[in-house]
Amino acid sequence: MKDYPDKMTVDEVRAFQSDVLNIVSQIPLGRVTTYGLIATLAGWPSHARMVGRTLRYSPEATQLPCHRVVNKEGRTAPGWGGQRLLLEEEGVCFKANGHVDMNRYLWEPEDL
DNA sequence: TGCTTGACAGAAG
DNA sequence: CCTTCTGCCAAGC
Repeated sequence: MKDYPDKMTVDEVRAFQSDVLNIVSQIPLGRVTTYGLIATLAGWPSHARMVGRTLRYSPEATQLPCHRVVNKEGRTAPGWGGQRLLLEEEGVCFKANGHVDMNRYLWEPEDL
């Protein structure tokens, strides 16, 4: 007995991506959230990678503050120079190890 | 139909 | 800061 469905239907994928975009659009300036957290809120805890794919390939994400989405350790997206600079401009400080200080800036989305 | 790719998570070196 | 490994799972080829 699985704790969660093993495969997404087309409709579920659509709903998931819709939730992802909706959540990202609500991230306050100067705060960050994580891929895994968004996936969990959308109802698919193990689909953190799909959150990243959605933000990368969905045209809608272009106008969203997707730079405020980092991974759980506070690392910025690989291959995306500029994300760190954008966050620093909003007042987000980075720790010596190059990670965002999640302890201070993590924003937890409100339930829908 | 099967193998490879990742804007992930987390641990390790 | 970097690289590499396992587990995860939709998307691409």
